[in-house]
Amino acid sequence: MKSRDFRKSGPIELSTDPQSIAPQALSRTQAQRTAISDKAMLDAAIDLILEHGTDKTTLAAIGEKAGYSRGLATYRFGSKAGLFDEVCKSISRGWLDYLRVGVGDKIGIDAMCAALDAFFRFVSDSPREARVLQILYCGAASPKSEYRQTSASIHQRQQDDVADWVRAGQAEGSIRASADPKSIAAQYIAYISGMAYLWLINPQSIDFRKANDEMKTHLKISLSSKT
Amino acid sequence: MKSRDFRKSGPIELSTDPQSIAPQALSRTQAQRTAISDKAMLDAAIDLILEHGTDKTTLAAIGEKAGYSRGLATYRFGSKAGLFDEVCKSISRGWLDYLRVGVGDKIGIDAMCAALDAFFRFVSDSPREARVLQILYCGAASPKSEYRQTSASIHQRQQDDVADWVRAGQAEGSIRASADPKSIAAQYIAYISGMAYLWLINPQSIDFRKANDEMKTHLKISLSSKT
DNA sequence: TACTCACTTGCTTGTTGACAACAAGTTTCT
DNA sequence: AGAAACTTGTTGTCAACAAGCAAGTGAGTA
Repeated sequence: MKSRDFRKSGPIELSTDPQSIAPQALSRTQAQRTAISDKAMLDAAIDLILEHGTDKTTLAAIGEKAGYSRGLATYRFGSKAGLFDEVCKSISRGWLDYLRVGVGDKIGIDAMCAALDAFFRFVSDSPREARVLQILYCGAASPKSEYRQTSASIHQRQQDDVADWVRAGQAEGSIRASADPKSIAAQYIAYISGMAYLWLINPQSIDFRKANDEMKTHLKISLSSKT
Repeated sequence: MKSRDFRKSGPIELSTDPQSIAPQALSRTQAQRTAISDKAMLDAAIDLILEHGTDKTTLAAIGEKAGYSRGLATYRFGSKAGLFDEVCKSISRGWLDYLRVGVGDKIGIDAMCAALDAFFRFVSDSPREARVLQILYCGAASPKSEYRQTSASIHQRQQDDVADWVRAGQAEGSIRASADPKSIAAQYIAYISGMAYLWLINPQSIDFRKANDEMKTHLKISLSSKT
């Protein structure tokens, strides 16, 4: 049979249920089988991307490292780009959870500081996932990349969220009215993207906690309505 | 004969002399021939990277677009990575000129603002080169990438320069003593890298001039020794 | 100065192995 | 039996390398 689904339809739920993972007994349902092989292949992909980068990671290697045949990854995800897209979505979900928990319903400078803390926590707790996500974002730089639109949307949305926090802070009176929300948001997201990149290519050179503390001080000083 | 040199030895001078470029008469010296073909291939590489990205740009296409055979690019640069490394060096030289001219011997906040202006000018004047440079930096995200070390060095050096500006500003008394030079530098370089990335993947979303103006305000407020 | 012959360097063509993508099976569930 | 998960066979593309051809160079000779 030809290949199937290719995950074209909406956000799949990367089943993280404790059951249905361990490959113990035979006779699983079709849904279980795909969930298990999906997870195994995404995990294998993360390992291989960390070790060899996206270019030198082959679909065959992913399938085989996951314990299947060389052809399964292509069959399941349609293409290398399709697979990486799923990896990206899967990791992004984890990061967004951190963000939601950390920021809650805060606004203004508080929200921006909380998001920085959440980012630091995510990178500390899940450095592997954070690295892979950054590698994939960098892959979006290629003109013909299929993620380009994905990455652009994600970063645009992040900027929009930050701009909302700024506007809310201005409405509340905690952020100076002269600040331009869109520029502040661009600057803030650029900072986070840039830090992630610098950390990726040279982890030793970045003291995240210190830089984040300094950034929070900066935000408070330069955005505060109190001169 | 086997392939040659591979540019292993030091910084080559990408002859930009007005003469020796135009392919007019026959009978050129060996040095002239290589200078011409080198330049033609680097230009072709920039075009193809912009159009197709690094992955889908082939060495054969570069050689042929430059008006030579499919094999010349490999012969001259040794590998795809070697070629891209040369493209990176070539564009970096142009950017560093902008930086030198813009910053001069300024220090402290003045230097940081001047560098932002230089960056904006470079991106405005040479958007193609700026885009390619950013694409190549993103390529350095791959674990096995040969540029990784190159990119890390470049960014580390940029951070060191900025840290020096900050320290000089502190010595001069124009920057508050409580600022940590290394963290400020990391933050500043992260901002520039991040902006370049966001601009690359979605040029419409970034108003560079506005964001840079906001950033300069930000720097002045948060670093000034005058509370 | 002019000629030539050995040598060097620029460039091209032939080949190989790796890989993504697709097609056509085979096995496992329902 | 039929569908869905998974495997194996095949093709075209490309990086990398190897081997050759052609254009340029320079010392020796007259």
